[in-house]
Amino acid sequence: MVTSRDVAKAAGVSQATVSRTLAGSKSVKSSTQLRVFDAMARLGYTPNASARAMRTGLTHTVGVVVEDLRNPFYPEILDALTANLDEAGEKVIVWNADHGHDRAAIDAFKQGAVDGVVFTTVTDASAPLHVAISKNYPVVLANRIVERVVCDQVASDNEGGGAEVARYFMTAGRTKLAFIGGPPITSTSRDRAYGYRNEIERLGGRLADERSRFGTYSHEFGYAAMHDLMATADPPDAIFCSNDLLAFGAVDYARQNAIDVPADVWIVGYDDVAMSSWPAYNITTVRQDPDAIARESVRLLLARIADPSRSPQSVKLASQLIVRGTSGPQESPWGLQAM
Amino acid sequence: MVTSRDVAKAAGVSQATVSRTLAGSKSVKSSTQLRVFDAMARLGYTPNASARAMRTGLTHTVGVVVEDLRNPFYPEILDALTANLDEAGEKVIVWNADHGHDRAAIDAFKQGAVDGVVFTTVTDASAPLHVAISKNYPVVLANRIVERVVCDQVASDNEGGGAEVARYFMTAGRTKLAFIGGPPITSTSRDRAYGYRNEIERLGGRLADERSRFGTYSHEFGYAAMHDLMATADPPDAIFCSNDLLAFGAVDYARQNAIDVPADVWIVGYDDVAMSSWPAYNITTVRQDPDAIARESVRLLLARIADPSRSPQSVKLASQLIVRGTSGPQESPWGLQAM
DNA sequence: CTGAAAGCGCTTACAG
DNA sequence: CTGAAAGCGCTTACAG
Repeated sequence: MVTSRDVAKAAGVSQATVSRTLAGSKSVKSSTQLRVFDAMARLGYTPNASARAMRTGLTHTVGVVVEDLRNPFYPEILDALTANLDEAGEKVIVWNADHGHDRAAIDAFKQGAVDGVVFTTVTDASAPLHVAISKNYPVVLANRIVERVVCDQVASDNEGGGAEVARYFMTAGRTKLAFIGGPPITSTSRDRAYGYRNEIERLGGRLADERSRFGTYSHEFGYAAMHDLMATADPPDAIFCSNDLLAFGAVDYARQNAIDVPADVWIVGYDDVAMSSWPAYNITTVRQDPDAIARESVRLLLARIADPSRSPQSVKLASQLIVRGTSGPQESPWGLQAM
Repeated sequence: MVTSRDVAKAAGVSQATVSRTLAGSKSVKSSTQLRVFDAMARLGYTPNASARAMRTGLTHTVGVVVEDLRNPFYPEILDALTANLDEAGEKVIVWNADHGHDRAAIDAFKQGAVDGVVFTTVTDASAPLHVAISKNYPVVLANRIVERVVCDQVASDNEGGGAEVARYFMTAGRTKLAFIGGPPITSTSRDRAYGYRNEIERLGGRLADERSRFGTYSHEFGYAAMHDLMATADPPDAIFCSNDLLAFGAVDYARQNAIDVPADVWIVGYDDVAMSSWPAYNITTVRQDPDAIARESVRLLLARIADPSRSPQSVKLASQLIVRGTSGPQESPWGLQAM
């Protein structure tokens, strides 16, 4: 390993001068700087991260907690977060909460292994989140939020997105509206449901309780919930699924059971993951912008690391209805459904 | 921050004794141990990672380089790697090579920020890989490999998988065989193509050059290549796509152009990502086991970190043909294709 | 069995 | 403008 001491020897200066040169201190004579930089380049010197962290108290490492990478929205969020953090010169430690490593983020704070953490999948029940807040560790909630917790939070305008879907359905004269959601404990499911139901009622419609289902964010649950909804005496004519994965499951159920989408029933998802636009699904959905969520989250987190006492902000990002083949007056995108 | 010095004071021992107790040294009297553990628990002590790393030279952090998280196989690999590394008590730093942060892994080694790195997407042209090898940094190649490089490598038996697809086609009497691959620079595309072509020829068949296309690992390229192949005077009757993403694109092209799969043409993918089994695609594919790849990679990497001079190993993992709706004598899974 | 001390590689007041 | 020195929080020989 090449140390600043090696560089100092090669440049004929003290170790302190190497350190100062690296820090860009202008108290170093430029001819000295030159000799130091030259020696650094010759020896291939890079400052040791642990030594730096120990002295400065900053690791320039940020933790990211994700979950359920099989849901294609999470890779998109993770990708956007790593891109933004890389750009900011932060290393990124990733934990997958699926594996029950719930405490990992807190341990990392206590070890001094991270300067801050981005949580993408918290719920009210997240113990590590509450510990982090109580200890004043720098954290930001991205994607899923928790109303009553006081910290920086960034999410799409999920209520607004739900309301937009409601207006879309109601304006088109759809009346038998349904909802398929993920876990009710997640802010995404809850807020999308809330915005949807509220706007329906505001416009004089109704979302019947028996047409509203919460479960898990999975293809399986979308499929099963679609089965349940369509098996009733009076099936819905429009269904809002609180993410694309659920919508894929619902569409797959319809396709396998001679239910014509959108002639018989409209299906709308949320997220606009890449495959939503592929011909096989081509679903109408509400687009979120993972890069915007990531950018704002990173901005807030780095600001908090720099100044832990600043007052927390909540950022809500607009989302946008993308109309495709599973809704609207056009013909079925899959042609005859004569199975 | 709680330090070992604080614990020492609280327990009435020296800082060295706290350190020894933590290390499980049996030279510490058990009554002393008890007092120390008690003090640690009371104060909520966790050893500082940077200080430890500086002393021991080990960070217990491993880097993982991924790419193209929009290809659903990579989240599966990443998920499996983080699960295995978490379990081994290693923190995981993730870099996404898409963002051009090619040198990040090398920088992290030089900074002493990681003990080793898992590369999942290398090619012969990967400069950081060659630098790492030449400096004897602990690395392992997972998924994609590079024949002539001397280091630990773990991949599916891609040649074997390709050969199995060839046997499947030939045995069923398919004769006009085609191939759609990703970048020829990737070992996955190359080895699958090689095994496929070789086995075809061994069985007396032929893979015409004009029926073999290499491009990118994307839905778009699968779609476009399918168009090209089917637009020829004598279109193929069976196509092997070197990953599922390509197969999805090929299937989508077929579906939109009144080409009946599998009546007109068989399509087989590779990976068996989750959505391959969803009704919308239901594709025949060769299953890889991301968890096995991850487990072996982590095992080899940790062994190398522990003993950098051990001789490198190559592990090849069996893969398995999974027959679904896009091949074989059954009816089209999508019913009438009267578009 | 335990303590005092050295040292890992930095940053940064303190002198000069 | 630059050097000598302290100290970040550990681990581990060295004494006793």
